[in-house]
Amino acid sequence: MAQLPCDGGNGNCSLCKSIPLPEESLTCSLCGTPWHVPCLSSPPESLASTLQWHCPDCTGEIDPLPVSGEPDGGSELLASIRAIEADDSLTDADKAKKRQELLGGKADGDEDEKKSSGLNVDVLAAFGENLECSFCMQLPERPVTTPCGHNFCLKCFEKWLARGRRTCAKCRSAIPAKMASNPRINASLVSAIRLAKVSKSAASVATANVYHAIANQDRPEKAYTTDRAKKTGKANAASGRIYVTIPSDHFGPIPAENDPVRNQGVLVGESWEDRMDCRQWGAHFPHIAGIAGQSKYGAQSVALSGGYVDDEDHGEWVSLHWKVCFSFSHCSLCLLFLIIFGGRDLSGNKRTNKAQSFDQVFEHSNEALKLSCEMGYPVRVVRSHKEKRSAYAPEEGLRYDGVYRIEKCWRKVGVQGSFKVCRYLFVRCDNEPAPWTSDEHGDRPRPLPNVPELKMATDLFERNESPSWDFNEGEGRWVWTRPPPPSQKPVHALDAKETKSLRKAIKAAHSNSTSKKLLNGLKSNSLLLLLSISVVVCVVQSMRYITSSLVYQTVVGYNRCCVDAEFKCLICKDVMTLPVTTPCGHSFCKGCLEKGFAGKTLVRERSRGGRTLRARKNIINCPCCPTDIAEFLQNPQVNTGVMEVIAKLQNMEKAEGASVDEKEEKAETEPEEETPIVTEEAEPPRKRAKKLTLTQ
DNA sequence: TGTTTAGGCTGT
DNA sequence: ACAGCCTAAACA
Repeated sequence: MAQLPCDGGNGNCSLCKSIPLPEESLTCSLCGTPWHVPCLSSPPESLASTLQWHCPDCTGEIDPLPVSGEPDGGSELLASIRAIEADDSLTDADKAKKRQELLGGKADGDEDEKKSSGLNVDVLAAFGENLECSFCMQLPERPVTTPCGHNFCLKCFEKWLARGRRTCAKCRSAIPAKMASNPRINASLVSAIRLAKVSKSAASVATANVYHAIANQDRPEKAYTTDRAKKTGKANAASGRIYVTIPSDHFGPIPAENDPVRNQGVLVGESWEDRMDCRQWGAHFPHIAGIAGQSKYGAQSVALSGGYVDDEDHGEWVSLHWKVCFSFSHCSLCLLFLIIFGGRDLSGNKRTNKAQSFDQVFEHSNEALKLSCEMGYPVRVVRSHKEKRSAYAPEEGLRYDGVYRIEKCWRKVGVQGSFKVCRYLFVRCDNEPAPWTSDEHGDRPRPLPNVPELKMATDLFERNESPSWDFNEGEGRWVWTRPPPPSQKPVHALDAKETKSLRKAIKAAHSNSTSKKLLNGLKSNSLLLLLSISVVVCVVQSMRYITSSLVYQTVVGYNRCCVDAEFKCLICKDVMTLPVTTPCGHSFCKGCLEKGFAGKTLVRERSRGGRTLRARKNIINCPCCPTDIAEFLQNPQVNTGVMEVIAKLQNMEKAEGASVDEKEEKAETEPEEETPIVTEEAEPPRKRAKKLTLTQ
């Protein structure tokens, strides 16, 4: 009989679908999952035993194979899959195809697929065998990793779950209820795979991983919460903790891998209470200025606050906005806008409403915008509720609307003034649909609008070369065609000494602080360090163009970036040994993770007045997020696929390095014999039914 | 080092 | 309505 707990979302029993009566609900003393007693195949016999009851997931009492009597034909499916697996006449690719067909997905011509995605062939070889999803045999799309250490596409995994399966398709280990109800993307695997996909353009990217040590430890979790701030006004606490791991001069969207708190990145449509809040999530860093940018480097983001509305000069901006939008029959309203900045003499009291008193020129922030225009950089756009006359302004607060490109910029005499202002044409080019569209997809390239006022314009600037951020027809999405500009922020990697002093400071800050929710429950020094500094890993792109004659370097650079940067333990910062992935999708060395929680037990015995109370479950938070990983820590399974990829890449790197020394100009390498993985799991997996054989 | 900055608050 | 205060980043 299948054994399923109550659903985490609505509390229904996953088997009989009823909502259990309180007296019929039993909570596992190990994992805390609720179960419906009448649906248990072996319910606890006595009242006393219910206090220490361990659910089937925790005791390993999983349904035997083959399964019979499942309502949705799961056993049939399983039998079919096993038949395919047992068929020796089929190649692995054929098997994958058939499996995928069974699961309802289309069978892709995977060879073509991989070629067209521009995947680096060598790296693919290292990746493919070890990381591929067992269902579709492709590199996992939105990879999820089970606690037993196996990788699948999120969609394949969800299809599998939808069939009522609660065991790993690879090893039959039980899938915890939490993961079944809310599988989390394995972010480190995502970025590794993403980097494997070399852009189809000639340019490629090599990255070096460095740490941006942002002094976050003494910052409040939310701005303006300190006493001092309350006393003197919000702005006193303008520097709430920065949650994302990007430098303030980061261009483009903020991806999930730079969002260690939520692991989702800054999504289009996300909104914040005010500029301080917005700043904490990195969408727009300056807490006052409307443009984030540096004149010699480019502009990263703009905040449209509609400050011009009250200004007679700038009121024209809004009307122009409408005029421009109405001049297109296909509604470009939501995609285009024009903005002007500055122009007034704001020296002295910034609140004076003086008319513009000088010609604006392309300098400072205006020059930064012009540079972003010329280079075709993506510019993040945040709209404020203060932009009152725009139909697209949010009701309240600020909203991230995605990235735009500045297609043109020019100067023009303001309608009612006699001085010139700088103007820009922004066109949306985001992979996510705008908050206001019902489109399921992001923007597509479109012809540029004819802007009537350009006839009156002087100093028109248009992009001459190809844009850095452009639509890739093959991938069907906007991508960097050239490496984004490397961060100019001072960067330093923490050495041991600095780490130590930082840790000390954090400890002090922590003991002084009363409202550090994120730190609750964390006792381990290393974890304290990790979380409280929110230290911030920033992938600074030190890029180089790679021409066809330097393909060889691509491979070397790529391997290094993968092994060093993408397979890094979040605790020791080294390449992972015995990599484990938590159910919340964060990866660590097995040793580091276990060391951090040494001595912590899953349950805590309690007694009061001589009698023993029911053991209470210890909450152990993931070092990177608030998820409770106590149960996972009982038996963390090494992700052997990742481990073998690391070993292979390291071997490749070694081989490449050696041959560089010998013959630098030689652009090919001998395939070196694979060295066997020397590391072995310290203890055999408790729940694993059979030993995995991942490589042939 | 000083100046500037279209934010957000408190106080008059 | 406006003056004042705080903050941090860019830049001369």
